[in-house]
Amino acid sequence: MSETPALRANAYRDAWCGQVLPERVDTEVRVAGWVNRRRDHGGLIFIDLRDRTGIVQLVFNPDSSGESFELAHKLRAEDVLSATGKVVRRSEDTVNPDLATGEVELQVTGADLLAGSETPPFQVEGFSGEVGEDARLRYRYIDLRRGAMQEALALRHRVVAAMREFLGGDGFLEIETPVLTRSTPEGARDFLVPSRQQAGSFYALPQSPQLFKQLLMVSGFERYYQVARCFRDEATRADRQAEFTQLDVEMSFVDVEDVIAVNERLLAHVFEAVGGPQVELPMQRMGYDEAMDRFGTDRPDLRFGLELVDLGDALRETEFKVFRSVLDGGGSIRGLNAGRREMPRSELDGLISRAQELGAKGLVWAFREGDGWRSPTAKFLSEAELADLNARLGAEEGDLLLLVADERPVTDAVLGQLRLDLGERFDLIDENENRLVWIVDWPLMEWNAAEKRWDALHHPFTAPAGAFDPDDPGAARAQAYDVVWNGQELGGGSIRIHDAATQEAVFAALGIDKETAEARFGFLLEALRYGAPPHGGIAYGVDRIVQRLSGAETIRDVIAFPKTASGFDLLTGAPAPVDELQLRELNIGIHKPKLPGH
RNA sequence: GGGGGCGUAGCUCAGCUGGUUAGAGCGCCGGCCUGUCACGCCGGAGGUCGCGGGUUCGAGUCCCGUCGCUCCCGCCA
Repeated sequence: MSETPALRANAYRDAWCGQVLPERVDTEVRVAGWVNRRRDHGGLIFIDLRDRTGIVQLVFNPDSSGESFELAHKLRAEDVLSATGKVVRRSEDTVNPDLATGEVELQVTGADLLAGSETPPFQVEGFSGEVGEDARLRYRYIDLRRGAMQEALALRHRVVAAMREFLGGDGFLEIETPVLTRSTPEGARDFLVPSRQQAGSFYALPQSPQLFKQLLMVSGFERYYQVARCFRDEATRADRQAEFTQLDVEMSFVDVEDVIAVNERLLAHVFEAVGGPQVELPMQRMGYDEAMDRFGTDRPDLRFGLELVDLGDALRETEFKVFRSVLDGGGSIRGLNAGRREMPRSELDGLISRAQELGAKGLVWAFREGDGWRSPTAKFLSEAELADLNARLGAEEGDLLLLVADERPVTDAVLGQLRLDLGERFDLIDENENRLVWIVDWPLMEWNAAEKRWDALHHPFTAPAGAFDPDDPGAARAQAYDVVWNGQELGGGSIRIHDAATQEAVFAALGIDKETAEARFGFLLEALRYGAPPHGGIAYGVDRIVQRLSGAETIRDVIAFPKTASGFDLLTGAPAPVDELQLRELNIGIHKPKLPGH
C-alpha cells in the first residue's frame, strides 16, 4: 500500500493502525478499525485491529484494561472498534516478524465498540483457500476489505493518477464527454437508454468517446484526455467487462511519430510511478505483416519463440490431397516447431481438438525422425518434401512439428493461439521479462468473407496512409498503431481522417451509403467541413493495464464492483425489472418507435 | 448463439460402480485457558445436496429441462 495519509486526531483515533511502530513506544495512541481476528486466552485477549494501512495487535489485560476487558470478550470478527492504549515494545520472543507493526503492541486501557458485525459470510484474511467469486461479488463490500483488493484498487488509483499527472504536465486538458449519446450501431452492440421526453427514441451509452474527442480537436483544444467509462453490450471474458474504463487521448497537428513519442513517455512515466517494469525507450516496433507472419496475431507475445513458418513453397508440387486442395484454393500451409517434446497420443488428439475449436479443419502433427517424420501424415509426403519441411522448420531429431493448412486468416489464428497454449504449457515464458512493442503499418480494411464486405480494422475514422483508392480498399494502409505488452493490447489508436471527402470515401468503401453516413455521422462530417485540424490519438484499456501491473488473473480483480460473465451485478441485483409506471413513463411497450426520416 | 468445467453446511471441498442416519477443514455457538498472532483443548449446533420433472424398491449419485458461476469459440468497428 502507498504511504500513510495524514490523520487529524478526533474522538475515534489519532493514529493509523499501520503507524503503531517502535518510535511510538511509551506514547498513548487511539486507533480505529475492524476486528481482523480475536485470540481469547481467558485471562488475556488479543485483537488484531485492521484499517487501510495495516494491522496492529491490541492486548486486553484484566488488570489494566478495565471495563474494556469485558468488551473484548464479546468482540467478533469485523466488529468496528476504537481503542486507546499505550504502545509497548514486545518481548523478544513475542515479536511477530510477519507484521509491519509486529515489534510493538497496544496495551489497551479503553475501547468503544462503534459498530457490531454479523458473522461475515467468509473470512476476510488469514485462511488458506480461495473464496468463490460469486460469494465475493455478492458481498463485495466485505471482499474489498481483503488486502489484495485494497492493494489492487490503490494501484489502480496510482496508475490513473500518474496518467493524469503526465498528461496534465504535457498540456493535455481533461474534458468530459456525454454518457447519454447517440447510437451508432457499427461495431459492438449499444446499451440503450429510453428517452422519457421523446417517445420511442433512445440514447446510447458510449462505446468510446471517439467522435466527441474528434469534435474537441475541431474545437481547437489541441490536447485532450479523459478517463472515460465505456460500454459495450457484448459477452464478457476474463479480460472484458461490458462496462470498462479507457484512457482516451487526442492531439491536433500531429503525425504518427508525434503520438507514439508522447505515449512512450506516458507509459514510461506510469510504469515508473507505480513501480512497474522499466520501459526502455524508444520501444520496439513491428509491422502488422511481420507480426502476422511470425506470430499469427497482431498482438504478439515476444517473450518466447515458437515462431510460425510458411511452408507453402516446400509443398508446391505435393500430391497429398489435403494440402493440394488448400494450395489450389489460394490457401496457406503454415507450421511451427514446438521443440523436442514427448507427447502421448491423447495429448496430440487434444491439440487437434483445440485446433478445430479455433477453426481449423485439422492439424498435422509430426516428430522429426531421421530425415523424415514419425507422423500419420508422413506416408502422404515425399522424402524430398519431408526434408524440405524439416529444413524450413529448423527441425532436429525428436522435435514436435505442427502444421495447419487453410485460408491464411485461419492458419494464423490457429497456429497463433496454439503457440500461446504451448508456450504456457512448456513454461517457455519468462515472467520477469517484459516486451512492449508498437504494432504499426496496419491495413486500413480487411475483407469480411461472411458478410462479403470490407470492414475497418480499427474504426472507420482511421486515416489512410497516402491517398485512398476507393477501387482497391484492400491495398490501403492505415496510420494506425497498437501498443502491445507481453501479448496483450494495452491501447491502440490512429491518425484520424480530418477532411469530409476522405471520410465519405472511406464510408462508401465500407458499404455505408451516403444516407446512412449522414444519418449516423452527419454531425462529424459537418464538423470536418468547418476547419478540422489534422489530429490523432490513442485509447488505453485502463482495467487491463492495472490487471497486468497487479498480476491479477482477471480484470474483475481490479474493478471495485464488476459484473458476472452474464452481466449481473450480484451485489445490487442489476439488471432488474422495473415498475410498470416507470415503463409507461418511458413509453415502453406503448408507442411504436419513430424511425428517422419517417 | 455454441462448447467445456462447476453448483453438497456460512466458506472451501470430499462423497467410488445408485443402497443405513450425507462427511472433513475452517468459520459459528458454549466451556476452559495470561503471550497468542491461521492460538490451543473439550463439547455443540448447523444441510431444500441450485431448482423442477423423470427412471428406480431406493437418487447427492442416472436421464431430461431450467437457473446461476466460470473458461473458451463466435462476437468485441
